[in-house]
Amino acid sequence: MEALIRYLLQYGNLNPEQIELIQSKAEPKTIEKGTYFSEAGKIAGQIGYVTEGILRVCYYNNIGEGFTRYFVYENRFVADINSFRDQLPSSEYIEAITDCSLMIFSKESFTELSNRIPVWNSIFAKITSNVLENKMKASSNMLVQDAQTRYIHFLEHYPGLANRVPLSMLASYLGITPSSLSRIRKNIT
Amino acid sequence: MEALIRYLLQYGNLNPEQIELIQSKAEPKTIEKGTYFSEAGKIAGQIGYVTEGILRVCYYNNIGEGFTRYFVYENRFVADINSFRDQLPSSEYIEAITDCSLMIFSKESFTELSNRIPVWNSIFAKITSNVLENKMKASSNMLVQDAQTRYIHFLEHYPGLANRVPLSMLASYLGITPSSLSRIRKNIT
DNA sequence: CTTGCCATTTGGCAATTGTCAAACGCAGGC
DNA sequence: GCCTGCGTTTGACAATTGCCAAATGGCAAG
Repeated sequence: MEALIRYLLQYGNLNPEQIELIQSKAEPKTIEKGTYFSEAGKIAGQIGYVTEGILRVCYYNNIGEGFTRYFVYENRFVADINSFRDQLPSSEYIEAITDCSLMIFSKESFTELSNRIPVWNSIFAKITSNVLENKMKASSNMLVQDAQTRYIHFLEHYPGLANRVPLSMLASYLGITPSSLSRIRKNIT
Repeated sequence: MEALIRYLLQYGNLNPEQIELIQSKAEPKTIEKGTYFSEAGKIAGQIGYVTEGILRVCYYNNIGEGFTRYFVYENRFVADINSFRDQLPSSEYIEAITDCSLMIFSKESFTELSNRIPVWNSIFAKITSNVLENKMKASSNMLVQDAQTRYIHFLEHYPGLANRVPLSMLASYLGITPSSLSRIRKNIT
């Protein structure tokens, strides 16, 4: 909970009453490995702050193959933000890769916080654009690098994460096949 | 100018006085082919709405090669949004690929509109997250497609644009070399 | 018209990555 | 302990893409 508040304070100032209000609206939630926090076609009713575990934002093609857009892990927010904000159907899935513990804000709580805390929307606007821009740059950078460079960069940028996610999901994040990832890993060690 | 207002109205309601206020703050600006709308390291002082022409958001590696993250063309906003919002140094360049005509809002005008139009920030928060999410998905999708598929998708998704930008810049957007793009083009026709 | 420059195309070859099938290895259920 | 299933690794081969150098083509300046 302290981590959540510290995260928010990076993006705007909050006084003690506001912090208390936020804490009163945050609800703990756990989700099991393999289940979805949010599903394509459904309306996102909550936004989560990950306190333990890893999720992935992903989609499936017409023959059921899953592709990982990115991973979300401890001390980050996770949500289909456009679905949550405008209550439109989600475009993708958010899947728990491990058992996860979250602090969530329901849409109603979030709206109340918007109304009662002037900087609330500004904080989330900043978080949203920062995160999305970083994800966009990450994908865009990978596009012009070879697979081994992408993997090494992942290891350096997300220390330890490669050991916590299935390699098949990491491969689809990197845009390569599991076979290629396996060969690259052998090559490096 | 009507196009700019129509674009904004997609993201929130504005009454006639608000529309007039917005119009009074929008300034026309032209920039020449080859010059920068915004430069890495400098603070973005304006956000632009493109009425004519094409720009690219790009960066340069340590040996001076330029890479295109994405193109911005008519009836879209262009800015280094994190730099503009928080007045921090820009991370990348925004370069005019053709002579361009824009309607711009200075930081001061934008702030005044924020203060006088309640939905202004909400409109731009939606635009920002929609655009960034789409760009992120586009890069992420390309990562798992072969080069020819990426090129064909570009042709279909941005009709006519391939004929208006240098092929070398399109190649770097697609994450391939100009030679490869040339071969793919020959292959298709 | 000629020249020179720069973007694009082309060719040959090398490196990377994909595809497919088989083998391997580990964890959970019986 | 043994089976079974799934994720990962490995091998052989094919396809894609990169790299480098040369040729081509268009455009602008002289």
